[in-house]
Amino acid sequence: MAEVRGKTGRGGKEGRRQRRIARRRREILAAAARVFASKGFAKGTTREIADEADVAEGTLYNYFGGKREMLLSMAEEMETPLEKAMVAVSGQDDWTAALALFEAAFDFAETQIPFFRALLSEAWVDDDLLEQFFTGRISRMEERLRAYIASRIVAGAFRPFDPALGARAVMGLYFGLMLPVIRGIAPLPSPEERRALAETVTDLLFHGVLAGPEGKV
Amino acid sequence: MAEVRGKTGRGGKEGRRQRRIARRRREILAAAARVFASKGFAKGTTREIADEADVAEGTLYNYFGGKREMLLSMAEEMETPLEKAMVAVSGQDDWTAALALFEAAFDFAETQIPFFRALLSEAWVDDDLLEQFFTGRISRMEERLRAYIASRIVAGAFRPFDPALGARAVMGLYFGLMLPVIRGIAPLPSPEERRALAETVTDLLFHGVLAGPEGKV
Amino acid sequence: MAEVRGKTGRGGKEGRRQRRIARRRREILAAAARVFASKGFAKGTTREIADEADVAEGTLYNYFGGKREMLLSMAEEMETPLEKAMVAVSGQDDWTAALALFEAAFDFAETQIPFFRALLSEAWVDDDLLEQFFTGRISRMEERLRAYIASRIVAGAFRPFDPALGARAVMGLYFGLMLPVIRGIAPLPSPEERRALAETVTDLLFHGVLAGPEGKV
Amino acid sequence: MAEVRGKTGRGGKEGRRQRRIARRRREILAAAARVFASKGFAKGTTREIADEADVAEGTLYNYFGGKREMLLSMAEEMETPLEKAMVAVSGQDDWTAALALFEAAFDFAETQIPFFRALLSEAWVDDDLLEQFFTGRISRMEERLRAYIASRIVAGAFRPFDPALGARAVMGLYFGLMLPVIRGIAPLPSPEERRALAETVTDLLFHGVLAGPEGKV
DNA sequence: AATGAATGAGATTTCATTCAT
DNA sequence: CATGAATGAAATCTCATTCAT
Repeated sequence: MAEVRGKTGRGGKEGRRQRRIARRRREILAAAARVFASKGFAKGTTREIADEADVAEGTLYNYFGGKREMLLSMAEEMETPLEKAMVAVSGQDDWTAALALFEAAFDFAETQIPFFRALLSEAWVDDDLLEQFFTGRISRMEERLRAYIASRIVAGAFRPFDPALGARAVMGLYFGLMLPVIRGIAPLPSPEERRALAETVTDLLFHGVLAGPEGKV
Repeated sequence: MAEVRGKTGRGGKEGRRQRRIARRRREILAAAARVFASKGFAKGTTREIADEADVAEGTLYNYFGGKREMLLSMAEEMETPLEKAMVAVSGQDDWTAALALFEAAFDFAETQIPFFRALLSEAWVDDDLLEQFFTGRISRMEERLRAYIASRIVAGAFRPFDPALGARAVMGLYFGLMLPVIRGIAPLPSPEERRALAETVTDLLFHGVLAGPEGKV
Repeated sequence: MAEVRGKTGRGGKEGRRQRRIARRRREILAAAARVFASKGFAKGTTREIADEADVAEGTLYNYFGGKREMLLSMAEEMETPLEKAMVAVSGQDDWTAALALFEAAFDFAETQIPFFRALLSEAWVDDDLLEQFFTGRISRMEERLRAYIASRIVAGAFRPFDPALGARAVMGLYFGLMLPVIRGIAPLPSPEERRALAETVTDLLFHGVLAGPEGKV
Repeated sequence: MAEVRGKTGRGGKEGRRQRRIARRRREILAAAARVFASKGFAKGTTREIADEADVAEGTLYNYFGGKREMLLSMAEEMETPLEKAMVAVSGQDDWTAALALFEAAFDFAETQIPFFRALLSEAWVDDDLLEQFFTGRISRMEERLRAYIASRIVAGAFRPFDPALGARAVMGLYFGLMLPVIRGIAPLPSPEERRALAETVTDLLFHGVLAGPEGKV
């Protein structure tokens, strides 16, 4: 049976236009991310962005109010699969969950590196951006982690320690491993390397570095 | 008997001049660090630096070749008491050494925050600076840490794991705790807080988070 | 019997089209006048005009060669009922004629304020426009006035004075009263106020400000 | 006896610097006035102003915050000898005072034409500027005139009529004569012409245009 | 004939650096 | 050495106009 397509149907003229606009917007944003990632926000020029996106400079302003709005749009539209991952692993045992999260973190980095790199460079200096990007995302993750740790301590699975500090420590571990990758000075690990990395880190996190009595036996 | 002052004697005219120049240089560098720390390198203007240092703009160029040279000078001249601390703790037992290092890290941060903040923002984007600042300092620390961990594993004190990864993990812990302070979104902990923080982190690092028979023994 | 509609007949397809085009042209011109009147020619954008006229920007160029041509069209097409009024009053006595002219001036202003305001702002700066608009209209009125005054002097009705100067003075009176209204800083006087205004000004113009011997009696 | 010149004395280094700065400021303002006068504010570019003042574009910004600030400075700093003239003539008889004012108006125009022309073009469109420039100067003059007329009516020297309207009419006469000169379409009258003009206008203003028994007496 | 996205020339403004004093 | 006015290259952004749909 033939589908009846209305004026605003997906295949309609208007729909095609909408999609074309959205696509162009994404292209420009990706171009801007690449430029900001390699030069920083301040040194990355609108001319470079236009060249990278293969449009005229003026065209940028048909899609964004200005250079800074591009950055803010990145912060808004950036996907954070990590948050989804945190939801996904709930219910699994600690070890499996931890492994999954470390791996998700790398997948995350892989797809979003230019956006992440662009935003980090400016958030380091721009309080508004930090607020929107970090306090709105990273700290939400940290809070979730804190709650999880607290519950595991109550359950007797984890030793008693300050859950906030623990959450911060785990985030530090994540970022300590990922930042060099995002910055571009460490290579992106292969899936096999990721698994090995995740296992080692999880093991250290769970059991500590010290050889215990059992290690000595 | 009148003291004979040679041209280059410490108390001589020339010596006074040298000291005055060195002092002025430091003042300007500190002013530049404060400006770059709060606005970032690109947005911090020479006019602001001159105002902050209470000299004329032209004067800056009598002491530095240009704006960028100020940043490079910061990277060169920044004190890294952390390295000294690492030397100082060698020979002590693991627990004491780890505690001392975590505390040294915060002392470090406290005195050098503007420099650190100024450099980090730009090193995120500027490869030369990253090379000079990070690869030349941070990675030296990481390497030292790696060697230490390797030796402790060989000695049977630490469980066997990849020492490089362990070093990276410890650095991640450090920075995870310090970055919010350097960025200015977390307050500088008091000496008492630092000790408590250091003890908790060291404890987690050594024994892991899991409550277990081995952890309790 | 069915009316045969020719292609160019008033009710024909072609005539309807012609009228539609003419109407659209007038709408755009009126929209442009409103925009130019409130922002000035240079600051009023084609986008604003298009929005005001509720058409797309591109459409403007189907009716006018460009932004400037809209302004010139205004100057061309602006109605000048004042000239008609001058013809109409010929043959009446001086007092009645003068009264009628002052009132006509305000009626004129009322209907054409946006056009007038738009043109004045740019004619102040644009010689071509001044030529077309002013020298082609205002000065024609002034010339007519001059001739009238000259004839009344010859007839002995007016005292002997330079008729050109008199015409200029009368025009100055007109504009001194109307400019604040056109500019939008004085309210448009009501019909009653207009009559009172016209009578006072005409009285002053005819008899002067001085109290004469009869005033003192 | 030698004059002792202090640090801030007129001939001192600092004084010379201050004067040099003030002079340069005036030069730039005059250049801007010429450019705005001939092209209008919006079409007159900073490049043209810089060329006209024979400085680099950047230099403009050492003296003014921006293009618009130049215009506002003109409005602020413009001399209005006309106001002084109004004060000067108080106490003289009506005829002499009126003559003097008309002549002062032309002297005023002569020295300040570019400033006047520049400001008028933009005040026609910019409410803030109109407020500062016109409502703050022109309307002050009009008010003074109104008060004067009112007092003369009370004294029986002038016939009874609305003084506000009379003031407006006189201002209209002034501007009707001066605007073409300011706009540049009428030549600046010679001193002799000014006197003749002033006498005729004053005569018309005082006695009206009508030939009549009272006018002839 | 209508549309509106794309264009790019051109405008304003900033700011590191120079150099005469 | 210190100063700070002058410089001009370069950056961001605007907008009249074009043209494919």
